[in-house]
Parts: sequence; C-alpha cells; structure tokens
Amino acid sequence: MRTQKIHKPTESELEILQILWAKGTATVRDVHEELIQSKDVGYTTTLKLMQIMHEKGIVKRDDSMRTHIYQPVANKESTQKHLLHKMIDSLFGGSPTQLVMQALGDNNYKASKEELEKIQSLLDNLRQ
Amino acid sequence: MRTQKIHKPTESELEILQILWAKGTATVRDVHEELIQSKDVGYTTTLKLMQIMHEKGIVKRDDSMRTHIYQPVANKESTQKHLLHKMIDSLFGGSPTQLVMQALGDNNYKASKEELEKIQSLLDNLRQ
DNA sequence: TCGAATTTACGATTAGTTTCGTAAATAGGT
DNA sequence: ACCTATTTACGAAACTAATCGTAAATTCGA
Repeated sequence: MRTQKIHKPTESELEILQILWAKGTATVRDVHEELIQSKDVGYTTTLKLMQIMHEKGIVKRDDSMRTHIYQPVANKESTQKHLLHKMIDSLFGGSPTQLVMQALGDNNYKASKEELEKIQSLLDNLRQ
Repeated sequence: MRTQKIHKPTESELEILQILWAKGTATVRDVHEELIQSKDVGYTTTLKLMQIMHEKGIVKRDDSMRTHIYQPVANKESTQKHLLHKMIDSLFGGSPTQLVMQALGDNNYKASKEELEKIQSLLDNLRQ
C-alpha cells in the first residue's frame, strides 16, 4: 500500500481550497466568480490552477460532463492541522504551547469573551 | 519616512533565521556548520542564501572584516507573530481562536501539565 | 443550422527559490 | 615569500509558482 504524497498547498491553491470547502463542490466558473471578488485574475488562470491541483491530488473532479465538477480531497480541519503542524515544527521548535501563547498574546487580535470561554472549556477537558 | 517592505522568509531562509536567533550573531561558516547537521547542502548555497537575505533586508551584516558577521533584523517573536498572522488570515478566517483550538486539540501533540498551566494563567489574564 | 459563448487543454512567459561551480581576494602557516 | 585554505562575489542551471493567450471542442439560443 503506497501512501500518497501530501502536497503543501501554495497561497493561490489555498484561496481556491477555501472556496471549495465552503461550497462542497464547484465548477471552475463557480470558483472563479468567487475569486474575482477579492483579486484580479483571469479565468484561465483559475482553470490552470485547479487543473494543477487535480494533478497533485489536492482536489478530485468529475469530468464525465463537459463542465467538470471539482471537490477537495482533504477536509478543512485536517489541512489546517497539517499546516499548523509544519509551522509548529519549523517556527516554534515543535512546541504547540509556544504557538498558542503567541497567538493568544497578540494584542492585535482580541478574542471575544465567548471565544475565551470556548478555549477555557477545551483547556478544562485537556486537564481532565 | 518609508516603511520597509516586510519579506515573508522562505523555508530555507527560516532555517537560517532559526540558527541566527539562537546564536545572536554568526558567520556564514557558523551557520553552515549548524545547517549540515540536519541537511545536506554546499557551503556556497548557504552563503548565497545569506547574501540574498541581506539584499532583502532580512538580516544585516558587518562587512568591515573579510569574514562578514550576520545578524537577524527582526527578532524571533515578531517574526512568529507576523507569520502566525498570515496563517490566521489565510487559513482560519481571521480567527485566532480557531487556530488555538485546532492546535490544542491536536492529539498528536500532548501538552504537558506545566504547559497547560502556562496557557491557563495567560487565559486568566486575558479574562481580567 | 449557424454563430456566439463557454469550457477545456496546452504551451509560453515571467518571477522567485534553491542549488552549486568558478574565480578572485585575502589570511595564515611553514 | 609562497602555498594552501577560506571567504566572498557572481552567474548559471534546475525547479516551482503564477499568469495568461490561443486553439479546439461543445453547448445553446436565435
């Protein structure tokens, strides 16, 4: 059984993944319409990126019809976890605590009372 | 007053930065000796990377002597914060809480009792 | 049915990253 | 003083990412 090489998505691929995660499935057109809300890019660029993502195995597609339908292979959570893992290793000496402290301590982001509550209850769980 | 464009360090640059942060200042030789502990790379590759980092303004150097001495421009914490910020925006919809939950909830990393305590006290602080 | 619009495939271009070879300058030991 | 080792500078090659133009195939409305 050969394990699939896990590709780290690039910046642009991540933008597309966000849209696919939100929509579940989508055509190139769907993704592109969404994409041009926030950036200026041509249709064929979006198409090419999604084709490359397909080659890499980041997305799968149904090409039984003329208009292909795309879908992410990995879900959002596992991708987040994967990239977080990489960041913890490469930037925080393997310590997730370091990362959490840094994220919570950033004054530019003020977590709301509700959010802090959620973190608190997760923390309570972890400490049994 | 023109603000300096902030460069997102590449993977390789980050490896070098880690070493520079640990050492404070270092020569190319110093960095390279450390680098080859974990990866197989030639001396001139390390040199070139550090020269590029200097051009980009990621590191500064004292070149008054034949052997130049390098030093990071930004400290570790602000760089961590910067990259964390980018990740939160691009992957966690701008919510640091989402990221924290994901990081803490990852069962592959078990935070120690002491680490959880540290997070707890930071959390207590944030909640006044 | 014909023509316009849509979609895919493909290739080319540009920019950035990583790699290393070679040459020139310099320092140090014998 | 001379040879060797070290260091820097420079450029080129290989690779990846992002962009878009063009052509071919297909669909759909008039």
